[in-house]
Amino acid sequence: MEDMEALPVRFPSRQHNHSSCVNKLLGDAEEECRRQKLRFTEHRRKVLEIIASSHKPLGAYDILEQMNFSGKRKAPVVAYRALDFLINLGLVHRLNSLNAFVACMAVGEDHTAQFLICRQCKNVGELNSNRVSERIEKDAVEAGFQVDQQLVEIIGICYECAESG
Amino acid sequence: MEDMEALPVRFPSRQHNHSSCVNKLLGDAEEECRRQKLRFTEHRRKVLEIIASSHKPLGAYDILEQMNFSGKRKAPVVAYRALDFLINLGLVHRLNSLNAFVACMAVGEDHTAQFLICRQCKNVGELNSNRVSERIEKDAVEAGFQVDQQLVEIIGICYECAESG
DNA sequence: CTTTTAATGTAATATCGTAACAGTTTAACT
DNA sequence: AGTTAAACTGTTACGATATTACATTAAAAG
Repeated sequence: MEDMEALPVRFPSRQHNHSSCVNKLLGDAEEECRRQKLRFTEHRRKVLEIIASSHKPLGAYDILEQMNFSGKRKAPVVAYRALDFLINLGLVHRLNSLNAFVACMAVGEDHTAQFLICRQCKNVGELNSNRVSERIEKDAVEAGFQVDQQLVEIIGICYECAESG
Repeated sequence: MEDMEALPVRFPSRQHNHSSCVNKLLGDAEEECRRQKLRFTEHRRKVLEIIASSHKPLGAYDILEQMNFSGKRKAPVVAYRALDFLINLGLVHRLNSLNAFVACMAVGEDHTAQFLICRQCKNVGELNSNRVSERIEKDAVEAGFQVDQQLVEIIGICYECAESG
């Protein structure tokens, strides 16, 4: 039997205004850190802000470059440490096929995620399909495999790019 | 409606003998190259042989090290070129989450693949579930995304490792 | 047998990511 | 407050992965 509820998908439209989602994400982060008694330090805030301000995936060194407030270049490990923290909190996702990072678009919704990577505009959308994750889980189990983590990256062309040729 | 046909999965068992699958793969490669009028050169043969001899994923530099017949160390680009060729032919798959490569276990079957990566024994199995790939395709299309390529990597514990604790 | 296409050799360099360890800040508890 | 333990930061160095560029050689096509 098919699950016919609406399929949650977040793909950023072109005229999308980032500042609101940046603020939402920072707020979510603060709240989550309070709840879990974790520290939301300057580095972590800054990295999240940088990532959230772009729906295109950013490499660790891109992020690092934007951390040069006070003119001083930080060491790579600074970015990686903050990224690890944010990933563990579920605020940031890593795209393995690109060695790059994007902000989560469905924080706190207890979601599974599959990533839609447009190879033309380079934007990344997040498909939150439980049907996909359940299908993977079932078939893996049927094959005798116990699933801890799923990485699903879908490469293609987004709606807006398909429209405009 | 569910598709109830048997789910094809290849997970190498511990006492699995590699030499037969190496030979099969080399034969498939030769045939495929003849068909497509491509050259199956020494480097390409050697790289395929090295990868096929291991069901654990190998990094490009691991492969490179095993290419030191004649005692001379090749440049990295030599391995990467052969890998690109083999991947395009569908004889080798790249695992993005590991920056590593495995031989295809279902050559010529016009299959879709999802990878089962055991984080204990490090073996990699190939799940060829059309149900998974179709589910991804459908949901992506429903979300307005045109799919070119699917990357699915499933991390967990394989049957044999679960058995033996 | 010459033209053109594909593959190789080689060196240099770009990109991505981590280890190790000393120093500092923060939180928690007397 | 003062002390201790845990978490975070700064810094250096290095390891791992991957690509560019260009000269040379080998193979296929005409």
